[in-house]
Amino acid sequence: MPPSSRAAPVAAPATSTRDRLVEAMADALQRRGLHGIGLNELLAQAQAPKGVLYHHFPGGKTALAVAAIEATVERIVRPLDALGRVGGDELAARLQRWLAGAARELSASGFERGCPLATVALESTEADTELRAALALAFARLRAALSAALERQGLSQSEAGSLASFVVTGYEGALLQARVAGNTEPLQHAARWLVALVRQTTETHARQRSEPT
Amino acid sequence: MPPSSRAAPVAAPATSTRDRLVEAMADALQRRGLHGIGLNELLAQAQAPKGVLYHHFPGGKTALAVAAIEATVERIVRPLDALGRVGGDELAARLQRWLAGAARELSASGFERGCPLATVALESTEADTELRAALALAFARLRAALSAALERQGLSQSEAGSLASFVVTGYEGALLQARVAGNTEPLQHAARWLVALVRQTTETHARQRSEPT
Amino acid sequence: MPPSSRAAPVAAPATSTRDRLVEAMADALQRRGLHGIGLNELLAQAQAPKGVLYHHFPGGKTALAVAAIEATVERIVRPLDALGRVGGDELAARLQRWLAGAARELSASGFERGCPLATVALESTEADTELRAALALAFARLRAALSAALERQGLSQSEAGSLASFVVTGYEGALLQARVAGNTEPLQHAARWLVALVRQTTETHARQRSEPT
Amino acid sequence: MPPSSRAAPVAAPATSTRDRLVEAMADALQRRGLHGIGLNELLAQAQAPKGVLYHHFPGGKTALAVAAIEATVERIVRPLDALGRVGGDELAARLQRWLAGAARELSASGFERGCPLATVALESTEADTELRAALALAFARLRAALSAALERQGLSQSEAGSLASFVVTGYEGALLQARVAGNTEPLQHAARWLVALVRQTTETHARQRSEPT
DNA sequence: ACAGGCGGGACAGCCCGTTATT
DNA sequence: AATAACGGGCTGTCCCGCCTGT
Repeated sequence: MPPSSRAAPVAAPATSTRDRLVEAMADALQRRGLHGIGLNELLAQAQAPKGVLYHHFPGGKTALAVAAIEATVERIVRPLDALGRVGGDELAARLQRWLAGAARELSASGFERGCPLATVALESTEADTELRAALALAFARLRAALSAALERQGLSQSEAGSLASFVVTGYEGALLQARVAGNTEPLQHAARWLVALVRQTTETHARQRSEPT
Repeated sequence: MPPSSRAAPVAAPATSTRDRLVEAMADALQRRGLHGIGLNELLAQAQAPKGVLYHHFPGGKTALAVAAIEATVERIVRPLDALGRVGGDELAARLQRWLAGAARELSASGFERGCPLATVALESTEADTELRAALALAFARLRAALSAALERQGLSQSEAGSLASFVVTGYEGALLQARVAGNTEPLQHAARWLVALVRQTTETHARQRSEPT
Repeated sequence: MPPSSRAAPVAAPATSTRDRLVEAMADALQRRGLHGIGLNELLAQAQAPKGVLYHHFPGGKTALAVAAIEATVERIVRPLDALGRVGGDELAARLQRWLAGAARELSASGFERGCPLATVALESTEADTELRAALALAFARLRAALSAALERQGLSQSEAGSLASFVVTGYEGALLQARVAGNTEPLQHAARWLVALVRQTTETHARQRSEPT
Repeated sequence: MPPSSRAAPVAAPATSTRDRLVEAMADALQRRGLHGIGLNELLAQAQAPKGVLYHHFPGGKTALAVAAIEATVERIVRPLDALGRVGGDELAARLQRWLAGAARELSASGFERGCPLATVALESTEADTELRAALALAFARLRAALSAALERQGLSQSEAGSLASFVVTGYEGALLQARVAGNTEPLQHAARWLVALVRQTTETHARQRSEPT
């Protein structure tokens, strides 16, 4: 919500203090979860003093985590929004590329940076209302993007929703396993079966439409 | 180390202090993860004093978590080991029942008790060697049980391993989403697609065997 | 780091929180040594909360001890620096007064407050790098002050250094014995022999200078 | 007091559990002081279970420390008792050898094992009655041995007592400085001046006796 | 908007000593 | 007569949030 703050007219590529905080929190959530990091450490990493956090985020640590979640989900969903723009077999291929990208990112970080949503999701309790709300929204956003792409392939709304939910399931579950295994095999397996499932399901629907008998 | 102290023929102290500690840790891992737990709270729940923890688990919190992981994975894998005992279509049906059971348990806890493996997996870092090792073993155990069942249906070792990995992926990913969503829909979707996948894959192989020509 | 905050011209908070902590630690080191002190007790004495300690001394207990050592050595060395300001026989007399002063202080505290350097020196191990470094510096500071005074009396650098080292030895050893004995006799004995030694050594050199033939 | 327990009739050079405990405590006192070691660590080093300590030493940690002090002082004083057995100049030479021996021991341990008496002396408070008593006795024992040797050289009782006290002072003070410095120089300096003092004092008295005029 | 001292509660770990079992 | 388990108090450390002064 706090706008671009100092729009930095021309030069000054340096990110704002607020952005650095959000970025640091997002990174920490990926690596160790919300309870695994201390604010002091986080502030040191962002090179920001104590006071500035409570200036930008009166809600404290939780509010910063919510901001980080919101920022991260956009980054994840971007390649998904592009999924449905093309037709036919292409969707499955793009899904494969999406998962391969996730595998590449995880591998590049030494299998340390997983999905920040998943970590917070498992740490949070009923009491963390804001967090839960932000997470529910985030996952819904992911499912919606996938569902829209699938609907454009001809699937019914309920069918697309169900498959979209399962693709998100595969994404999160495979990232989790890959992290522990220390290799990308779980992601490769997941990609293989998910792609087959998507291809097969969309083809069935396409056939049903073209051969109504 | 604690010998068969619970042999206690008739009336006994129910569970040993050690077991109560492991159980409390397992429960806490499901709800909030390793970093979200205070030992004091945990000890209070297990009705055990501070000193006894470091007697049974000189490695401290981490060692207790490892014990909890090992205990839990056995509980999860038990219904899986029974999966392959029967033939034909039954495997898919039993898989469905397994996931339905997970859904029931999650729902019964008010969507608070997820999979303890997943939470620790996402919180742990490269530095937590013992934890990572225990987790890797635990997931391998899950995959092995599923893989064995699939191989008994005629799948090749590599095919069975790949599908087993994906089933674990679906289990973990769906539990995670269901927890955030506060309903069992993600688990139902996952069950639907996974069961279809297993049925179809095993049937294909069965056909290939019966129609070799 | 804490600036000249105690400039406070007229009425002020007497001493800064930081200074109170250092003072409390110095006192505790004299009485019971580093390991015999609880931070809680120390903080209560300094009327400071827990968190403020790690703000001023991120290195924790050890860093506070180092600060206390540095502050104390200055207090000890001050009367020594004045030793060499006068000539002739006076040095030995001033040395006597220095040791008498130490005896008076020890006695006034009921033979509880010895030399903080000595206690930490004996408790510290190879691993306590910062402590050892601070102690080495502190003792070197003591020896340097004494050595300078002796050199001004005509002793060669090596002769002065050797005698200075022995005077420090006598100071620490006598304080230690007096503490256990519960009386100042060891200090009196030490003063007697040390003074004789210094007087005799400086006189020899003076004679050598005046009767070169 | 508990006698040699298992007298181990012929062979079995293995020390008794009690002796191993005392030895471990003495070693620990030299290195880190009474508060610097934990009983668990100490018991592990002595390969003894918890209960055996309170069997042999109902007084617990303190009682064990007292036993260690008593055992150690005998070891220190042994070469001193032999000091006075010879006449003339030899006493000073033997004193020199005693201090050189201390330097060798300290150096051999990497400047970690100092005098256990000194460390406990500085850690103890008024409240530690048993410890203080044992220490006072130990230091008195040291002074007595030295004083006896000096008296045999012709010094009066008070003169011998004063010089003996100062020799102990030099011994303790120099060990302390050498430990911090990480070299034996303080001990060498102390030996030099102490030997000169002893030689000169005994010679004076010898002259006084032979030239009564 | 920044800076940093303050506040005190909670954390994991370890302490020393005792009590039941073999 | 040895040992494992118990017991809970206390340690040093670090936590997150606040609240003054620039």
